[in-house]
Amino acid sequence: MLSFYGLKLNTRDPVYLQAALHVKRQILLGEAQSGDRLPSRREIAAQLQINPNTVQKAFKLMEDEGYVHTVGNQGSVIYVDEQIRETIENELTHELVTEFIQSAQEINLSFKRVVELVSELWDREREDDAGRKE
Amino acid sequence: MLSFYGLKLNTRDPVYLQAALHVKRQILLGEAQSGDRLPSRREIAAQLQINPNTVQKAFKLMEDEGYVHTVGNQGSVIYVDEQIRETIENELTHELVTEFIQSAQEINLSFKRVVELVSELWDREREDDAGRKE
DNA sequence: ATGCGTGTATTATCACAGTAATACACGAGG
DNA sequence: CCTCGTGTATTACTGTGATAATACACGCAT
Repeated sequence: MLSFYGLKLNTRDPVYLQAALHVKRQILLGEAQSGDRLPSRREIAAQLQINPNTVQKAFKLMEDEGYVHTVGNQGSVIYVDEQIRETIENELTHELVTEFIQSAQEINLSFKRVVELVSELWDREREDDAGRKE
Repeated sequence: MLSFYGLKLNTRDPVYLQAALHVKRQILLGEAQSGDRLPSRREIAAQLQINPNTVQKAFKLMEDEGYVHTVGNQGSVIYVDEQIRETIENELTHELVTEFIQSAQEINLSFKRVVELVSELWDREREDDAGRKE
């Protein structure tokens, strides 16, 4: 059963997008697979301390994007095929890197300088995240 | 006289923030210095094809953040000192890289993989940006 | 002095995100 | 059977970003 407890919400981005992104991440990490059940709308709302209607909006999006299926009132399940996996991977990696590169180039950072900065700051961001596989 | 003609607006972020960011970039690039004049609110609105009130909102922000000064109805000018420059540089580089790293680590990308991806995609993003200094 | 462009302020409208309070049909489990 | 949780839908309200149409005081140039 997929959980939303770990998810920290920011105030910049729409909450329902952040919730959907969380599910996409879990899929990409292999921690959510076809057939895995999701908590009910009301349960997720409680976990994230947000309104059930906002959760419903996230489900509407996830169903439209194809990786969540809902049958009657029996709850929702994950669905992933190769095409969906690729789409998600593309969004979460290629798009992420591309937008980062664009921002970096807009302030004239050189490739070398970017690698320096990423090197310097990489481990600082992992301090609360030790013990993962390299 | 600083211009806003080159600036392309996206639909994700608030327009007044994008306008302010544009000015910050010009400061960081050395293309806007203390004393440089900015176009009038109405002129910028025309350049960006947006509402003058939205521009005024950007000016309110830029004045609050300290790098734009406005005197009476004589227009606005850039103001940069060392402290402001550092703040802007920090926001546009350190924060950019840090948030990128966080996103990358959320999907378990390794440092090595990130450098690979940035290497692969770096030049593709410069195709319309040739001839800059390394 | 008289315009005119300036910065500034006010009011209104619209769309979207989010919250809130319900309502209802369905289906499993007591 | 019947309750309970489910997904779904509706209505209303709030705050914010953006647009729109004005209004006004100031200062410079004609």
